[in-house]
Amino acid sequence: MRQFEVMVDQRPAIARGNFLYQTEDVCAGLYAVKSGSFKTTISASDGEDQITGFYLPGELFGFDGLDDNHSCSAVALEQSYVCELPLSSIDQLAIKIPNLRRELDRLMAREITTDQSMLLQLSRRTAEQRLAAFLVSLSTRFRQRGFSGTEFRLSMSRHDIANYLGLAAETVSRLFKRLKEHHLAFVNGRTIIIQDFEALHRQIHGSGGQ
Amino acid sequence: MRQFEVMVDQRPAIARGNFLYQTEDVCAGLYAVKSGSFKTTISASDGEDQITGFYLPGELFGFDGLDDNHSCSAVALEQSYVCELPLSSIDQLAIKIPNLRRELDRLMAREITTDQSMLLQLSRRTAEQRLAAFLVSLSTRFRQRGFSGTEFRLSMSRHDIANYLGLAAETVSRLFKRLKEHHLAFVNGRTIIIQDFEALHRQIHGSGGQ
DNA sequence: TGGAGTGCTTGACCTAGGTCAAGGATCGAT
DNA sequence: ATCGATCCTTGACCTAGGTCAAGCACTCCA
Repeated sequence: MRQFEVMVDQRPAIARGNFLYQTEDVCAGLYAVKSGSFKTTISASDGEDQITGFYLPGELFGFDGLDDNHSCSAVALEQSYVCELPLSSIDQLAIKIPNLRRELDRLMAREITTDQSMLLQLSRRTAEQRLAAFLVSLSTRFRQRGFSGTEFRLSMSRHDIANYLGLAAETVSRLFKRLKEHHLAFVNGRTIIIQDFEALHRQIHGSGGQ
Repeated sequence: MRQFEVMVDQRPAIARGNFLYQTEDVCAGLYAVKSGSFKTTISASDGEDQITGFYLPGELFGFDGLDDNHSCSAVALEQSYVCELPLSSIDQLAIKIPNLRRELDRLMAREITTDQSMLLQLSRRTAEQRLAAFLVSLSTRFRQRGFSGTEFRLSMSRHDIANYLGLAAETVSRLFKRLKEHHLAFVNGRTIIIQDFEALHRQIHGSGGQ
């Protein structure tokens, strides 16, 4: 990642709600979030889109485009900056950085693993467990990137969270309320304070009972 | 794919129910199904595993291992044969076959796309729509590989289908019954005859009403 | 500083599909 | 052919979470 950042093109700011790329766009390359955040969505042909992932500062995304055309759209959740790693230069870069290819494979494999763990979430977990897993994931990722893992801003709406987790927005609201009551996390608008990470973590698998 | 088959190692038969690889195994390479079929599963730490994919003759799988260790297990659904494309030889092969790297990226991107479309299935589709999508997918893949797309064997149990689609086995049974009643497909044990592919296809998105 | 629009919360109600239970059909081994 | 084990089907019942509706609270702009 460090190595990328030196060698790739910075792109102009993307305003909240704007697309970085859209479904069917020819893939230009991969993107690293410099600041801000994104969601990727697939369109459900009829109704509403399904969110397939959120990407935080420091994370690389856009792998869905490597089959020539993007199968997702990427939307900025707030004013955001990205670096572009152009598709055309990956092969050249790979010569200079021998492990780059291997590293990209790893990241793609990790994307697959993440998606598959979401499959498990969606089909075998209760609403409570899914939200716990979501918060633990966000917290962990923020911590890994050097931000606070216990207090951060949710850049996505309740509606987005619900969509991502396969729930109704109302359910997410009720669950946040319950987290407050049980002192696992304090949520106020878009700000969240994780009060008991361990308990949250236990809730992911636990029998759900408090 | 053709090119692979000449250059890769054939492996001994794998009996029904046996593992080709297991979670945490060091990844040896990718696998092409020569005959038979496989399911890949992730373990749900507590309860039952979640099936993340089925692989039919001619299909390449094992990408979950490219992050060093496999995040899934692969189980043969029947007596099966695979070819192994050893990890160590991918780079060498890529030199001889210039487009191999690009092709692998495509296949991985397609794996990601497939998983993400399953996410959409699981969270936004009714049981009926999911089963329709499943059958259309199987049919299409069999046809692409030169088999009949209208009459084939389901090598996986009702339980496996249900698990994959995030349903109960009982629900799958009831849905098959309904398909019979409406003459969309005739299912008898593990044999299925698609009677009205178009109607099935419409059902995937349709409002569900018959 | 106010008002429109959007996002969030809360309550009341309802249904898709899960769970439990009990037979029936298949299949593989002897 | 017979037995067990596994798989499949069908029915009766129940609950997690969706839907609908209404009110509240931001935030952004004038």
